[in-house]
Amino acid sequence: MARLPGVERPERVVCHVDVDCFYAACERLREPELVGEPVVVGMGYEPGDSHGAVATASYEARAFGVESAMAISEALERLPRRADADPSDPTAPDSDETGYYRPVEMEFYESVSTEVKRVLDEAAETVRNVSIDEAYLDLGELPWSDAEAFGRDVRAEIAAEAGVVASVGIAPTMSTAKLASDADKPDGLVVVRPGEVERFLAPMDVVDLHGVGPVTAAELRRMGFETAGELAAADEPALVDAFGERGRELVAQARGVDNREVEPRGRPKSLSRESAFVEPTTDRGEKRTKVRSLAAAVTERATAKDALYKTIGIKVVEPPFEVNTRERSLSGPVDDPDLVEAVALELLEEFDEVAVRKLGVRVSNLSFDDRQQATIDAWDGDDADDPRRRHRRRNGQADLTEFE
DNA sequence: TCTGGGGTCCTAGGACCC
DNA sequence: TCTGGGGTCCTAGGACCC
Repeated sequence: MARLPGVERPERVVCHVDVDCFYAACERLREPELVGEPVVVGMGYEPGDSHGAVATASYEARAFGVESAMAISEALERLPRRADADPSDPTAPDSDETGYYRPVEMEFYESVSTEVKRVLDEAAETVRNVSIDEAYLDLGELPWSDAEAFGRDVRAEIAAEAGVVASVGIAPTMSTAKLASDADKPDGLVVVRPGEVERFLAPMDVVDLHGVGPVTAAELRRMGFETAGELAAADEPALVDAFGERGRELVAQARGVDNREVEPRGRPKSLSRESAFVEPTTDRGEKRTKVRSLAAAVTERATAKDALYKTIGIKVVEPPFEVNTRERSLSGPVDDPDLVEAVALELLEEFDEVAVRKLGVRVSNLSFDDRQQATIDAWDGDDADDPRRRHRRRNGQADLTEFE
């Protein structure tokens, strides 16, 4: 990413840290009785009900066929709720074949994540947080002979400070480090030294590569690629032909080539909120009520983050799972909750007649009006005095007339 | 009885500008 | 008058990730 063309990147050591079954691990912190038991954490799930989807399943639950993203209703078929195991009822499931279901409690998980991130910030100068339970560390030019000890230490620190178990991968690049942390989950530590990258990657299934989902995997197999080794030996133009720029990245990943530097995450590019109806609805009032509350939630977050947005959009999911998006851009960035609501409702009108499973509201084209950004803008580029740029800057405050 | 909610990046066509 | 090329922005959709 941020890298000067033609400048060779010095040999680096990159570490990827990934907490195992993070949400389930957090639930076990609060409820130690859950240790060793099948645990399923559900999003959009309320205790006792059966809608929502699996956010995280512990390995014990996975043994029953429960998978991430699966409907809770289906998970319950494979792994009944422990509460439903009644020894006096002969038709009830055997308690050995039941598990614990818990709703997502994001605030608690955030607090655990903060402890993990504190350890990582101590361990390395540069940390890129990817998600609540995952990060890359730049270990600079740490000697490879020290890599394993580093991994052991960071895992021990995370366990001691946050009470959760993490898998760690250490390799010369971000993409290989990520695959290394995946390679021996859970509770894994895998170090891939520069000379071992090819041998490490070659036998991997293409579906295990980062960025390969079901669609891409099927297409790769159709083209005759089953392993990363085969992909590494592939003719790059053929893959670019089939997958565009992603094809190029896939071949690079399979070859262990990745010039990205570990950099802290920048500002978000969009903010959104979405919510599903318990039952798909055609009711116009119900839809509008939900859009209003989603719009309010989104703008509240935008304001909290000092974000201005130039584009306002909605997402409308029709059964069974057809996703529609509509968006409208303003003439300049604003922070205007009423406008978000008005635009979102107007975009929704197109879907007044249809059944809707889920609705979302999104703001994007974000800018951040902190002092730093203002300073950068003022000195940005050699054409700062170009009249067109001045014009755009003057009109930075959006022209709202068309909505009034 | 089919599935949360939060994101990122890419593609492709059209409008518009120089 | 149809003759090119380059660039940006907007919009919608799709794949993928956690």
